[in-house]
Amino acid sequence: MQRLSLYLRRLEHLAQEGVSTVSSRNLAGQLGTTAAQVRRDLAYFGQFGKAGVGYKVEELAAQLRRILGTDRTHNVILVGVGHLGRALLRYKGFRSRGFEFVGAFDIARSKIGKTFGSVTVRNLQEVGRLVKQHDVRLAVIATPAEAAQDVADMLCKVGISGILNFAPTTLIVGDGVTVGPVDLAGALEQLSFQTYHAPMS
Amino acid sequence: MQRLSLYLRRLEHLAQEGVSTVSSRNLAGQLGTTAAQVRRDLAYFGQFGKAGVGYKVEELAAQLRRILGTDRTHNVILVGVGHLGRALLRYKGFRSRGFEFVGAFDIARSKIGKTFGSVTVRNLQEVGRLVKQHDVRLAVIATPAEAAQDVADMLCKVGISGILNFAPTTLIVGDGVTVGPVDLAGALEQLSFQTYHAPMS
DNA sequence: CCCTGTGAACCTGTTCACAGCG
DNA sequence: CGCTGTGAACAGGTTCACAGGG
Repeated sequence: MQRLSLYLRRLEHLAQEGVSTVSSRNLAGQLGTTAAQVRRDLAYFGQFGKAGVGYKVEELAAQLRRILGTDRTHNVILVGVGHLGRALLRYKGFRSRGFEFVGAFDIARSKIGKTFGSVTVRNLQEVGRLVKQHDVRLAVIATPAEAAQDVADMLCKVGISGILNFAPTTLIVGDGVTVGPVDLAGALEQLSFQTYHAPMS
Repeated sequence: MQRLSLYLRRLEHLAQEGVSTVSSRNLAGQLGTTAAQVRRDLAYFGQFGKAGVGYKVEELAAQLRRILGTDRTHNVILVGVGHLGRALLRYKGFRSRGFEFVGAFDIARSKIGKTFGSVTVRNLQEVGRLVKQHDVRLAVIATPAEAAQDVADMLCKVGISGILNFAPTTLIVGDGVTVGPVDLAGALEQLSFQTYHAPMS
């Protein structure tokens, strides 16, 4: 469920402010959702709240981390070190959520050997070795559209099981591999669309 | 509908390859969807296909552009010129889809006056004037989480009607303003989650 | 025959409303 | 009382299956 991430994010924020308990209504208000929605989502995975009180912030956060798999670190690699790829390598939001880049790859000679964030760019051919070495399950593709499918095929071959795809193309992969498409231009198009076809309230 | 963007993207690809006609089954195959889904989505907006033949690629693309509002250029501003903001300013995928950055804003003195992509960074206080001047409806927020809500409030005040939010926080805005959340860390969490709770087939 | 557009069945996810616990 | 967890009603979106056109 994609909303669990939002709940966790908000809970961590609340924890940092020293809030120890929160109700579904309260949490929903901060997230622009409804109380029933929050309760239903959480109840699906277990009974975390206390009636009459609400949810213990720290405890619920721990549960959500466990469910999302964020209770431990995940090694991630990135392919395609253009402007976007470099920004992603330096983005601090990943590490604070338990994701660590352990490798970056490109095919351009001029980029190989350079370091961005905390990783050095390697030739794409070395990806198999590094994936085995660090037990990498997740990869980020930030190549041009033309290269993305070939890269995805290679990543599948070396045993990656999840791909976050920033390239503006639809990746076709086999069973057992999940693709998370991130369509930047598409997201703006959605806005443009909703902005014109949604008005009035 | 968020899938229209995908259809359009694929149609433009096909057009470039000189393909003039495509069936729902064919298009679905290239996008990992089903033929019925494609037909239903398209039929919602009108009758674009010819039975026994399929859809004229160029014609359908033009219709989708009209529906999505991509048949003309949209001016966009960006707030928060960090690594991610700079990458977005230089990302070519926006312009090719009809979105043009006409302004970039930050509060850091050190960044103001610098140029990235084709725009020069201005002080955030000038945003109102520039929005009026260029009739800007859409904005991108790429600030740290702490600043994002204040920036959103300011953008609402100057009349922006759509915000693409890359900051890891949920923005609360008034009616008449649409927020498109882009949760980068959340997207990786989804993958992590699905990768563990989905396998077998 | 192949393909679209669409009623109808189906399914998934959301909202409502309330029983029951603290 | 306030708040959770959950059946039950509901809504939205997806899939099926087919009539009809080219």
